Amino acid sequence: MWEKELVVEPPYQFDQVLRRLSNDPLKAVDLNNREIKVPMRIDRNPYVAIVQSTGTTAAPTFRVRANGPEEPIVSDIKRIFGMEHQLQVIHDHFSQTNLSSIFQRHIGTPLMLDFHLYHCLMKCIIHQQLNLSFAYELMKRFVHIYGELIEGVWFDPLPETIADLETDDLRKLQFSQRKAEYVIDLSKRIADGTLCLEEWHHLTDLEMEERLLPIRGIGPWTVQNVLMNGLGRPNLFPVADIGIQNAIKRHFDLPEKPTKEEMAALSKEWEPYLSYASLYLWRSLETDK
DNA sequence: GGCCAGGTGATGG
DNA sequence: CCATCACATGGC
Repeated sequence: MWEKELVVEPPYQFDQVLRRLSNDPLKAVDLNNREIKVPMRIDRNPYVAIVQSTGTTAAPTFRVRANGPEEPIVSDIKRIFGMEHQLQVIHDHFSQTNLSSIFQRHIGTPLMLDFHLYHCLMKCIIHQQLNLSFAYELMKRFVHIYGELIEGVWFDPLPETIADLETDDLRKLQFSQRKAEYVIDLSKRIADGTLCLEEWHHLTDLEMEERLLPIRGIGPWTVQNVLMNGLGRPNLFPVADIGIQNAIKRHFDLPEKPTKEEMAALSKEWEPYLSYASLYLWRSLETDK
């Protein structure tokens, strides 16, 4: 097993990242040791990378350990945890906007990604229109039954495994009939190569919309979430998202949830970092009183 | 019990 | 093309 030190540009607050991840029963978080085990697949081989925080928000440093190929693992860790973005630039931008107080309160919160695109896609479908705790529970059942536990970390099911299921298999886990169909159908497309997830990294936001929206089960909200939480695109604003609407209502002290027009007006000065605005609005709902 | 949840597709004007 | 509705189930 090798070990490598990472130095990240401040501000970067990892403890908050871990605290949030610990809400997800599938994440192997150890708050005391300030570390997380990350499941990775490289050429279909599973590896576990351990990322441990050894610094502070103002001087963020990390120790990464793993037993797989070093270069791809380290660069994937940096990508997943948003370690190569200049958060200071983004904070400077928002300090001049109507979200300055939220950004001040959550300084150093990075745009963290799902570990795998397939996980991201399945999670989006499963989370649609469900409260968070039940959504986490469904995703947990899905991975516990069809995924694999390796060195204390849950690895996602393979698309081929899910492609071979019947809807009744997922109904047993309390998926709705439609969700079961969406999940199996999407997995079939991925397993047979109709959908190539690796390709997504090279497509523009617009091309992704054109490709994904026609697929049953994928609407605007899901595309935006995949772009944001799967691919880390910086300028997405899921206007249909009920959480964002509630966060805006509260932050701006509105009597009702905002209309699309109000949201467009309020968000003008957030460009070109709409994803960060969305992220910090979500955090404001989760943690602020 | 009723309303809402980090939506989406189908239906009817 | 827009407004409305069913979908499944848990949480409050």
